[in-house]
Amino acid sequence: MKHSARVRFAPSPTGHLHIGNARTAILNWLFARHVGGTFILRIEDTDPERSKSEYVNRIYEDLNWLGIQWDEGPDTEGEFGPYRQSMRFELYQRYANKLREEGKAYNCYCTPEELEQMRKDAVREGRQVTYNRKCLHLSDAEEQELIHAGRKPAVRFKVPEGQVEFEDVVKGTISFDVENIGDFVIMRAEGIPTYNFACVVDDSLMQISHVIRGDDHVSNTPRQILLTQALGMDVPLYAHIPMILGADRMRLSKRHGATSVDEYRAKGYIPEALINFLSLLSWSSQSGDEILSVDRLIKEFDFSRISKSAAVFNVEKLDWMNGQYIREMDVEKLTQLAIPFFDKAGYETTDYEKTKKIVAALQDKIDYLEQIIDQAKIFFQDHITIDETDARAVIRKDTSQKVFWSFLRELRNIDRIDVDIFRNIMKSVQKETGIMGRDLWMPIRVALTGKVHGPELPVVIELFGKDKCQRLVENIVGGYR
RNA sequence: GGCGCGUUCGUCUAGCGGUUAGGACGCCGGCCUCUCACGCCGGUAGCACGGGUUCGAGUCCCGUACGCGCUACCA
Repeated sequence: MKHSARVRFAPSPTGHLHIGNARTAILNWLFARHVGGTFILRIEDTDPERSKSEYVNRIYEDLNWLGIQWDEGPDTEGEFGPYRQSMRFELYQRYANKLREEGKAYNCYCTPEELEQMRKDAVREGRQVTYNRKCLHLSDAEEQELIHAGRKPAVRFKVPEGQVEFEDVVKGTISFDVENIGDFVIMRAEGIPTYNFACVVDDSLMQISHVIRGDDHVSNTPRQILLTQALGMDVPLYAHIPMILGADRMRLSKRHGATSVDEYRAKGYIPEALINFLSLLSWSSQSGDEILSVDRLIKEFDFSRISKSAAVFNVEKLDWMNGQYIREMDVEKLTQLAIPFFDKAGYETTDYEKTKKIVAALQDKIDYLEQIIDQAKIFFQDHITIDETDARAVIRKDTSQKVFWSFLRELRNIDRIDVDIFRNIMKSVQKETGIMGRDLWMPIRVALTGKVHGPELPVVIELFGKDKCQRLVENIVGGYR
């Protein structure tokens, strides 16, 4: 019986953190924090074909950006390390030998080609496609012969007979008939452990209490339980969480658009919003609330409220939720987040107060930061072009010219302009011309921004300043084009 | 093919034998308003199918269909 929960997130370093993996990490982390347990980061880099060392840093970056801290991991102290499987090969070798010595595993000299042939034959004859145990009863002499012939053995686990049943924390009782599981390889011929083996050795040695992972692993679970038992170790609790799917209900992949945490960061999503959104995929708060702080997520985390079925990743809802976070955010903080996007677009940000006002004006018009580039464009152009049909129509109206002349006359009476002064001016213009409402405001908006939509006009005017306003309206007076 | 898991509005979900099947996103309409957006109000739409069990089934059981996963010397 373990006294405190120990959970692990065990990604393969194959690139940036995938959305699905991120959710697994989040749920592990939330659970660990909920029970005051330990959250461990373990890098599963046994496959040299797929894993790249530099990708480990990307995983760190993505996790850090999300605000997920691990208690034990490759870069921390910890009595259960090392936390990278590529540094634990001797361990796997040792345990594989142990199983072999105990008769629970055996050398297999079959080549991939032979295995493939056996599989084909089995399918053709309608038999089970499990390994036929050809190498189980090799005599010493036969084994020597194969070794002399240059064959390197893989190690296969001798699967015992019977049933494997376990109580999945989210899915309930799951049972398998072991006869459907063939003897599987635990050590590849090159001395590298396979996933199921390395995973079991590590989970056992690291004293993992709860294995929380995607439900694409349920079919691996009986293998892992059998191995754990063969090793004489304690079997952990398993919690298989539902997969995240694309709009076509297929496993989320590149074809579905942005699928890595990194891409959402680049577009200017808020980490807390992403965590909130991902948490709500297959989980819900009893309160029915949807906007939930990390503190609440930790407090309310509960396996019994995780649903059993897969969830489709719906970007529209993420956008809405992210927009909620942006709207609630302190302008100061939002400005800090927006500046890199302004810089990227080549917008001047040296006047911090001005930048802040622009951000404030746009705060409720964007769902994620990248959208502010388009929205802020009007504040950083000296000349305007009017190419929207609606905007041109506004300028062509007779009343618009009257508004412009009157507006310009009013401007002569002042030397600076702000929100209040502008409002007064508009009142005067209205009084003088008799024009009001849309016909009164739209011409000014189009003259200043070239567009028929945008932030509140008084705010735009103040940010532009008197001179720019005057210049732009003068440019258009007499008819644009 | 075998094995496993799953199936409530288009999507995310609530529901844990008795509900007009609730909420959220989206969409549509309205209000606010110089515009868009925000916000607010309202509307749209769902228990995969067939058998049981029960006085009563979205809820329990069994089938079927469909989907996904595993079936690798990938993880």
